[in-house]
Amino acid sequence: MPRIVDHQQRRDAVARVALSLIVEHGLDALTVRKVARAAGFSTAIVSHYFADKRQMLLYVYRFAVLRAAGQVRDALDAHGHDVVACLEALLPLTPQSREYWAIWLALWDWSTSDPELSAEQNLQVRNARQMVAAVVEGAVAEGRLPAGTDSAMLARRLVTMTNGLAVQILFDPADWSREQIRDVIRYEIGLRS
Amino acid sequence: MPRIVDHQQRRDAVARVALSLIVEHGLDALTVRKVARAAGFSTAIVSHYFADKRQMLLYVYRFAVLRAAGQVRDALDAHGHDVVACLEALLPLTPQSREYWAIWLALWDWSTSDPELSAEQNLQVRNARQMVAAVVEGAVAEGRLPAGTDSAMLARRLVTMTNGLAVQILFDPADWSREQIRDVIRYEIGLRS
Amino acid sequence: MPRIVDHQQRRDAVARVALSLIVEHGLDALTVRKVARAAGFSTAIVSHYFADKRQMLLYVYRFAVLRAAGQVRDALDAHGHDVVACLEALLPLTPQSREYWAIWLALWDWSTSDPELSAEQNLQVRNARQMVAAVVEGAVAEGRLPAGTDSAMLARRLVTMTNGLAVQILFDPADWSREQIRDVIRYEIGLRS
Amino acid sequence: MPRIVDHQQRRDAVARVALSLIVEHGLDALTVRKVARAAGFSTAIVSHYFADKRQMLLYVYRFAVLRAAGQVRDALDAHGHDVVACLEALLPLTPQSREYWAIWLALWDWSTSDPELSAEQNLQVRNARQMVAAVVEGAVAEGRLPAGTDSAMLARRLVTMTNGLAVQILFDPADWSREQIRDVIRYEIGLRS
DNA sequence: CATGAATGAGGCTTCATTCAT
DNA sequence: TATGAATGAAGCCTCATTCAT
Repeated sequence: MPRIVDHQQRRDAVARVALSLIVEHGLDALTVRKVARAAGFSTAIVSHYFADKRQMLLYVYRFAVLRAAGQVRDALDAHGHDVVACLEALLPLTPQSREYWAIWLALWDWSTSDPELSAEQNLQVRNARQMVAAVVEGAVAEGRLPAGTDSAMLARRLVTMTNGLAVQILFDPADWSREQIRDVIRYEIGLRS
Repeated sequence: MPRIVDHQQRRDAVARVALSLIVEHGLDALTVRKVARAAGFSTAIVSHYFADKRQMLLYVYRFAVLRAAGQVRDALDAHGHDVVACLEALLPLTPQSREYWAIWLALWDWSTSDPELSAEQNLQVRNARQMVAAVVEGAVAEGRLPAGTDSAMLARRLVTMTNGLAVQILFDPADWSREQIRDVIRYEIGLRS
Repeated sequence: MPRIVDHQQRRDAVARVALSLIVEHGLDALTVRKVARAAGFSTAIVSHYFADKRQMLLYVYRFAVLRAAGQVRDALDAHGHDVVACLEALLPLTPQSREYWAIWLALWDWSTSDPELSAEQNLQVRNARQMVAAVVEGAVAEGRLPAGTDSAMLARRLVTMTNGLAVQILFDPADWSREQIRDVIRYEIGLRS
Repeated sequence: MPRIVDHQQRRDAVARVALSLIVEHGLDALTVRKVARAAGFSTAIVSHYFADKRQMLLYVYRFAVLRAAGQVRDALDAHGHDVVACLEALLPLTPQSREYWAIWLALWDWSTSDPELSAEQNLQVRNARQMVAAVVEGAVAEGRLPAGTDSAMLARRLVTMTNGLAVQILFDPADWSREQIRDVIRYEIGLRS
């Protein structure tokens, strides 16, 4: 048997390194060399596992998206259909979540001239909306939210607000106490006037 | 006597060109050469008016901020303290507003490793909050909003929501009808359940 | 009468400024802009008084040569045909003399590909030799040096040694006490074993 | 397995090319591109082997210094402690020696604003002095020079004179016959009045 | 599979110079 | 006479990528 290297494992290692570099220095400052060096690989190996720098970033992005979804699932497992907990799991309050938002944000600029990426990001927004809508519906079913709640509309509002919150928290965390964050989310849900 | 040129005027011309290029191809694709060429200048003249590419972008950014503030003022002049109109003036619904958000968004990545820019962006968020709070207070005074409204908290929520809205509208305008946008804002203000 | 500006005076002002910049930062770092700024002129005025950067430097060089010759003359006036004093006046022991050697040295590199400059520098060496030979002859006439001294050969040796001394003193002054300098010169003259 | 290249060998190749260009056109006219082109490399490969243009020149300089020292060693091997032969090996009488002096001279200007380089050049002067002193002592031991010779002082004078000679010979070789050169050196040693 | 070598393109910046006023 | 504006060339350097081993 030839030596088999688990491609996905390698790619994930690259993704992890790339994400931490992006959080620290920004996507603009990210070079293939820096990723390779920080990962302990040679420059060319990155080119081996990724056809392109663009493909690499796409992978990194999808990797981050998957991790974010995983965090939400974890929150659901832990707290049931608790909308606030679910959104807090998404917000950049932990290093991992920060990585997610950092690349998400940085790639908007790329998507300006990259229809495929743009489409993917838009799709992702809609996915998030559906996921939140499902949580909302679960919460209604569990009696946490009033019956008759328009889950689609609420989800739309919540995702939008989450987006706005995330950007601000990411770059000016001192400006947002945990309580203020919760207040804003709770208000949006209608749990508080 | 040498030909006298209004530096600010020239810089504004550069800023306008740079903004349109950023909207079209993204900040990452913006080079001094492209700006110069599109503006009809030689590469070196941009260096004549800006010490640096960074300084140029700072100027472009501030230029966009000023224009955005101007748009809000115009809305206030036209509609009085109408919070919805005021925020709509800010959202990327016109080419000019789109430019504002495009650079605003793209610079977040730069601010990752540029404390001065980061501070300026954060300051700008707080300015926006104050401006919106003032509008809210005016609306209260005019009886458009109920007395006793917590203007600071409402402004915070509105700015956050506007941020989230802007990002989504900018990249997926088909997803947001004018009416949906207004609904979200109105809900946030409390004018609608 | 139109306003007459003394060209030579202006050029000398430029030369003085250029020399001090060369001493401080080297010829390689000398730009027309820096000279103009330091002299309080506009960039274009330097181009007005000098056809070329090369012409400017040629002027600066000749200016420095004239000043060096002047210093030697002063030494002669003060001490008579005192060979040691005469050479000391030439060595980079005062700010002005340092300027002379700084440009002299720096221009050797230019003369590599500039036959005219090269010829001028070589001519200058021979002039120096003649000047020193004349001093030697005067010293012989005054009985300061033994009759029968081969003034041409001695001058050649002295100028050569002065060259070597100057370079070392200029860049490593701590390595050369005044007494050591005099010893070397005196030995060369034969006044000391 | 990648193709393995001896870095030092490559760097030496670059150094050789750079030296010949400096001799021909001067350091001021030396660009990375010209070096690369003349060496048959691409521009970027020079950047691959040298972090910097400055680092490149430092290497070239040290390379030249090593070669000069080698030439002196060769002279010692061939003629024993013959001071005249030893210094002649140093003077710019062969193409290789000319290269040494050309960069040596040109870098003085750089050292004006580069303390590290300045220190290195000064150190090199002192090294040369020690080397010459050792030769002198050897000559005394072999009876070629009178006992009681002050080797340190003689070495100082010889190195200084060599410096002065080199500059003149380099730029005006027609002015210096081999015999004249030897006369000057011999006089300095005291072998001739 | 993995590597260091090598490349060509392009980045920003600076310079000496000329032009129009 | 004197100026700021403007230019084109060229500088060094870095990058993503491909090649030969």
